[in-house]
Amino acid sequence: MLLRAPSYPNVLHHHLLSRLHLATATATSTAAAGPASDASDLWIAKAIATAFLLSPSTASSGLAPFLPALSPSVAFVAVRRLPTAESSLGLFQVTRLAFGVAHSATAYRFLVARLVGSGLHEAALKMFDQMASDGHSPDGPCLEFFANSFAEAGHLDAALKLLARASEFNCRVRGYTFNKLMSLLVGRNRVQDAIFSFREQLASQFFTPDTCSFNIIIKGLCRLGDIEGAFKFFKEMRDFGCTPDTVTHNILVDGLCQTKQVDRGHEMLRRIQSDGLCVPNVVTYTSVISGYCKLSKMEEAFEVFSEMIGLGIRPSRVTYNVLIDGFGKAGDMPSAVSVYERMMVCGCPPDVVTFTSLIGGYSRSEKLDDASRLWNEMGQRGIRPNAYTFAIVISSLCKKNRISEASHFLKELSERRDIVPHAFIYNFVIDGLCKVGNLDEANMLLLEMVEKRCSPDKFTFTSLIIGHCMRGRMVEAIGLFRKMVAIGCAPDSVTVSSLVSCLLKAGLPNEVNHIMLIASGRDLGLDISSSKESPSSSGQNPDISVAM
DNA sequence: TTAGGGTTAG
Repeated sequence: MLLRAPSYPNVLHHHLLSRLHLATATATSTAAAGPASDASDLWIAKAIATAFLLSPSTASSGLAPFLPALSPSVAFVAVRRLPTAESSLGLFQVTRLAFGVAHSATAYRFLVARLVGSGLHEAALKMFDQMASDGHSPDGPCLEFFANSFAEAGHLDAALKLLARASEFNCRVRGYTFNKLMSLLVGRNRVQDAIFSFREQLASQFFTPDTCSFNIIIKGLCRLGDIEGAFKFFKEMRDFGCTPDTVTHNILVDGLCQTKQVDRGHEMLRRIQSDGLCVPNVVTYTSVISGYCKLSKMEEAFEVFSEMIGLGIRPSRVTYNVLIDGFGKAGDMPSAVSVYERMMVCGCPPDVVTFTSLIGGYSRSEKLDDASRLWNEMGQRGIRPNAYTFAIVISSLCKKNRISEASHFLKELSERRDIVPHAFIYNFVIDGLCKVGNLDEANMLLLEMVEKRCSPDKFTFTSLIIGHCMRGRMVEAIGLFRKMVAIGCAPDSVTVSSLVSCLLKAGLPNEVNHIMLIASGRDLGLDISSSKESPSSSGQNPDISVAM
């Protein structure tokens, strides 16, 4: 059939086109007399946007008669009115290619930001290039705007590539923008990428680093444990006109203290003070105190604390918390409580970290009644336990075989919407349940983990496998092993050797061969294709061969 | 945009 009745959108489309034709004629005649009215422009833009939405494929031919009214500003209003990034891009390109509309830099900025915001970063990059070739070479703020748009959408590499093109467009990028990007990279543990880009930028004439740029890089290196690398940048920064400040020194002191070089960190603190390089503050002192606490050198930690107070530097909540945790881990709860009381007398109210450290300290000292008293006191003070608090309470109860109480806390935790449960917290309870032979409840928790999108790990499965073996439930143990491999959770030597020894004891040597085949990934009867593609699985395969 | 604190098992 060659002829068919027009569909509803087509009728509407024709109606719109005829209305548009009238409006265009009015706008064109108004334009001849003077500036086109905003109201008329807006009406045309609305009509173009609607017509494009109704029939994007015929837009170029359908809108052709109204070319005289299609100014860049009208086209931009129409593009902005469209509901999706894809439709905005479509109309933008139709008006540009079919109607020769020379879009403004503002229109390009809008479109690129919208494409980035919708995750269409490939298209956004193409538009960026098109913008430049259309004569809108970006200036510094424009380049920064695009880089920020990409960075905010999580596309850090695209943002970096854009900033690296500053020289191509002969524009300068402010340190602030570049620093923010480096900080995001460091926050994602991409320290080496941040350093590479920083070096690249330092070599260019279009970027001037500031003290903050160096601080971010120095912090990144300290996080990697590369303190000597951090000191190299520290020595280099003056050559670029950047003076180290208190933050720079604090990062280095903390870097030393975190890598167990506390004496060196303490020495640096003294040198900062004697040489007047900068004014050490509560953060500098707290880093050194924390370093000594981690080495269980509580006497030295308290000496530094006293020295700080002697100099008139007021301890912060972090300082008190560091000491309380240190004394708790050293098994000295009376001193921990004494610091806690001092903290309150000094008008520094405790927070969830204070209580978690105290509860942890009492739990390690096997004083679970005191731990429980503090849990209640925390609630009375209106402080909510967080994932750390739950972890310490649940693990302590499990260590004392108080599994049903631990399950109660786990239930309370899993009902909290603001806490993402981690596998290791479930693992304490699953392991405890397996040890007391409550396998059904342990299996239920495995299901609950999956429901909560908390991926079980090799510890979860190994506890369950051993638990089932110990109760003679060999078929289920093998099933758990297969399930583990199938979901891409690589077993390690503990998993494999535990299961194998249980199978041998149970007189099932044939099953041992089968398990070995699955573990080596050579079991052709098992569909583990998804796990083979998983990077975590393939990365851990050598671990399995070690086990065999 | 940069500095100090608490959880981890088979």
